[in-house]
Amino acid sequence: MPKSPANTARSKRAGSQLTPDAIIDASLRIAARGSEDAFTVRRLGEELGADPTAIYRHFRDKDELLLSVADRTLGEVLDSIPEGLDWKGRIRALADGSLAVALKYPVVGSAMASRTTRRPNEFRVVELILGAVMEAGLEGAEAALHYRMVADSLLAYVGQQAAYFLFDAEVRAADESAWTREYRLVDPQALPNITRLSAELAEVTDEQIFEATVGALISAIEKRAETLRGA
Amino acid sequence: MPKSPANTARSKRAGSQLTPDAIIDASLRIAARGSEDAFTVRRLGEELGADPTAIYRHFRDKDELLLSVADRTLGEVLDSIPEGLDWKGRIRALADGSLAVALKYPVVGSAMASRTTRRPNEFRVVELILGAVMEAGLEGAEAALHYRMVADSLLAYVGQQAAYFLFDAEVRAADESAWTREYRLVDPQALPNITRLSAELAEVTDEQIFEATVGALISAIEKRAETLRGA
DNA sequence: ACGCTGTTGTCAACGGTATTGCGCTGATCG
DNA sequence: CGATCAGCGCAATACCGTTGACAACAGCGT
Repeated sequence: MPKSPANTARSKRAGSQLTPDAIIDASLRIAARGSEDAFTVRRLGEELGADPTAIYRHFRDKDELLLSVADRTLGEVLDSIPEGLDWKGRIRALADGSLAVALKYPVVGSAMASRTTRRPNEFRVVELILGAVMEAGLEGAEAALHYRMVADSLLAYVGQQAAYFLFDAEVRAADESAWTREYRLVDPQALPNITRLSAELAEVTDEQIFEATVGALISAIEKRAETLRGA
Repeated sequence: MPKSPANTARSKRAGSQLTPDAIIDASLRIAARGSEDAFTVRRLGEELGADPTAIYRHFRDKDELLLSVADRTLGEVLDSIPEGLDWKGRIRALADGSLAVALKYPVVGSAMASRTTRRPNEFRVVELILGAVMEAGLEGAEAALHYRMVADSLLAYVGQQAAYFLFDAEVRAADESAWTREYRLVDPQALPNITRLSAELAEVTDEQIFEATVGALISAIEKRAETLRGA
């Protein structure tokens, strides 16, 4: 029993050892390891070299920690957007940055896809998108609606991609081989379109899909602005 | 081991038998109760009047059960789509039906948003969307790409909505009041667009957003088909 | 320099989750 | 009629997030 509790733990006790920022940093290190290392409270304690439950001195629960981590990553995305872009460029930059950071920290991206952090950087994102749709020519309720369309669609798509990356490689491989194997072996009578396009279906890349999706959102804003301007 | 007679289909077990279908039914009953009743193995056993672990005699694990449940609900959506609709109508019907069923069984909708079931009804959905985009005028790789755009975007959006419905009412109320309260109290200097549109932001409805999103996807297909036809 | 007080880390424990191994039972079949 | 064996219950396992009691320290007023 190495239990002399009085003097063992005194080695490191210089002020506040564990700060919220240090905990967020450690969380991001674990999150960056993706599916190879589960993001658990116990694992986080290990990463910090501290007792797992120590984090509860700085965050009410794991959810609040996750919201803070998400806000940090959102800030990274926002800071990576260059100045001087037009509205389409800003939306594209936000989309690309969000996807990149969600794939870098999949557990964060997937957990936050249906949440509202109500933290500073989230407001900056709202402001950015609203500014873009207004620059495109929308106002009032139309601007609000199209902001929500962009924000919700983007968040959902990016979160889904992150969740997919969170599966271990084994499961992902099974999913992807489905396109190249099972879709070729389908009943040609009942499913003629799949049969005809099985080769093309296997060759579509995630980048193409994302580009098409973002493009669809931008076109919708543009088209709506034109319609309103004409009327 | 030799699974001998195929003909004795009727006489499996007479008494309180647990069949895969009965388990799926019970799962849907629990899932329909949304956030008021967690979808756990123990709760499922209770619903079935059986030991919780009995489920593992019919499904390898909870994930496989969930995939089967999801396929069942997908079938319901597909069967609800009327015949004789044009391609836009079919996509809209699929979108509306998917959202409805995902909100009816939120735990299923949210868990399956980033999965591929590779079960019969999923193939039917693929066939349906592919048929729609081809009727719109797309072919080959373009049809495949736009199928993926519609499928992925729809699945992600619907899954996100389902996950949001899965929070208990308390958390949801806090999220919604953020739009009407916190967004009004924001710094007008740093966030002028939010300040100006806070009232309109609070009034956007989920139905409007979904309609706008689906409309954007349909327009993108239409526009692409026009461009290719012109060229 | 003292003791009080509040903060922060440690430890053990609790209730929750999915899942597995073992043993019984009873319907079915040779 | 007796043997077989799938289906089910039970107990146990390995995690998970979280809490409460306690110990050690920092900073404070006196």
